[in-house]
Amino acid sequence: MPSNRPKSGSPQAPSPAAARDLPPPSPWRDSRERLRDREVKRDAVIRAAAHAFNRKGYHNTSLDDIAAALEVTKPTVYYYVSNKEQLLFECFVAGIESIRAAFREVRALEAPARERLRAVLRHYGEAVASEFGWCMVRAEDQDLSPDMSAHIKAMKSEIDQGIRRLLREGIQDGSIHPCDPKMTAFALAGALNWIAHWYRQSQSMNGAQIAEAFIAVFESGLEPRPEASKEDPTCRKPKSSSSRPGAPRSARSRAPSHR
Amino acid sequence: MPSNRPKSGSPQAPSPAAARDLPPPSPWRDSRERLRDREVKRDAVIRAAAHAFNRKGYHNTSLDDIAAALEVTKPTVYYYVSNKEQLLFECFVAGIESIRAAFREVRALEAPARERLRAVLRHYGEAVASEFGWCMVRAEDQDLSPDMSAHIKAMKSEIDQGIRRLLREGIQDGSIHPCDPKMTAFALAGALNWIAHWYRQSQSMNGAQIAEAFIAVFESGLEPRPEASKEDPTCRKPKSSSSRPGAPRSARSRAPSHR
DNA sequence: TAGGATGGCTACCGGCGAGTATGGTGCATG
DNA sequence: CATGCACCATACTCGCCGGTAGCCATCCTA
Repeated sequence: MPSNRPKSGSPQAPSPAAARDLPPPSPWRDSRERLRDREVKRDAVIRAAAHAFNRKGYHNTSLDDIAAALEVTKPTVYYYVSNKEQLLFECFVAGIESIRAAFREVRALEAPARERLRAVLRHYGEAVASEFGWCMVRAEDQDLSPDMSAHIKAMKSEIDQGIRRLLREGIQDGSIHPCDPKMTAFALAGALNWIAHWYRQSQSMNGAQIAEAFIAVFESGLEPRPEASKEDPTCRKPKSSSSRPGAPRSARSRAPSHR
Repeated sequence: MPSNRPKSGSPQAPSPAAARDLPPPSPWRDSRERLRDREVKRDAVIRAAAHAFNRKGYHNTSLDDIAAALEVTKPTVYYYVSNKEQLLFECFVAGIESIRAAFREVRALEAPARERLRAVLRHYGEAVASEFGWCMVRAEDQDLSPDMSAHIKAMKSEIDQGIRRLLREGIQDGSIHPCDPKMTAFALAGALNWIAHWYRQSQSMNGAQIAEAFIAVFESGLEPRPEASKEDPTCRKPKSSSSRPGAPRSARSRAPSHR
């Protein structure tokens, strides 16, 4: 992942929700006052790689492309990373690390499991919609060496098991409708992962908002609920995405601000 | 798609549910009584391509690989298809065509929309788990020429709009809980598409069964329902996948036979 | 100001893989 | 028998791209 060690200034840290479709700035851009921090440049390389993979895919992105986006040349890129495969791997880890952090963060909470699951899924959606979402979701095993592939598989499995655990806990504490945890976890993760396939920064919603909308779908279910007013006409073809009358109780802490 | 025109014998047509992980047979295998039907061989080429893409990905599959799987050489492959891109495209179309057929089939039904949606999603899941699932789901726009990419985008959009329409109809006729059709369609399609990422033929469930399990999750929702007995202990960690107590009414016509 | 260290560039190599030129083989027909 | 066609293999071309060798500039330090 790009320098998980604490960094002092992090001069080009992107605004957390805004750096997916516009190319990240390059520390090399200003030719005369080049930054000296190696980690900053290394991060920039990985970020540029993630951005390029996002747009053109891993195999259609050459290291010359990445270098050109940073306005340097290929050997410079190799000065910071050992090879292309490592670039993909680091992008993947950068993406998945935030999800793991969400699990750690949630573990301390005392809320019922569905509440905790919701928090995790919201972070999940944010991660998938982030600049590293593509790499996290679409990194193919076949493109990586066996050991890196094993690392990735292990992390993915950890996430999967974490979701299953929350589901089981929720079934146990009564906050989640009885279901098959394995299949449910697959469905949840699949829906969220797929965000990386269609989400573009230009959309009106950000990752967390999409995750919220998905969670609402998953929580209430398609089948009509008796307490829900069945003839609510406001939901017929909602043009503005902010009107989601299907979203039930549990007032979210954050209003769906339109960025 | 592989020869949508009616074919007489189709000698190597695979058993519909069983041809994903084991390589498809080759009409060239028997060297002395080679088949003469061009379409059959062309189908075999496309099927072999789908199988290879499945396992190694598009970019990691060379046309020599595909030819070798058929025990022929590369120019033979080029004798039946014009280029690699077309191979991917035809695999994609072969996969998505079955989904389109499901929509056509369902259009005639008189059932409430949730019932029709369920039928479509079951076919959807089957298609994604089929031998062409990978190509259908993971065909990247960047790997295709602009016009082919446009074709694919149009077909995908058609599917998406079809799901949204069914959702709207269901909200209207009261069979579906009010929700945002766009987001819900994304969530549904995403969960099902993702099957292609983890499903391997060796699994105990087939595509339709997985789709059924997902539909159950989507229909009942995570939130506990009042009518469901909340302390049902049979669901706590169901080891056998056939025990899905969350699956509600609507007796399926087919029992979940374990293949 | 010498000299190392750091960081970057030009110029290359080597291999892989898409696509092709060309020719041979078997079969069907006249 | 010969002529043509369908089909397939051998043996290439050629461009792209991952990765590297080696050189030059700048800066920090003594």
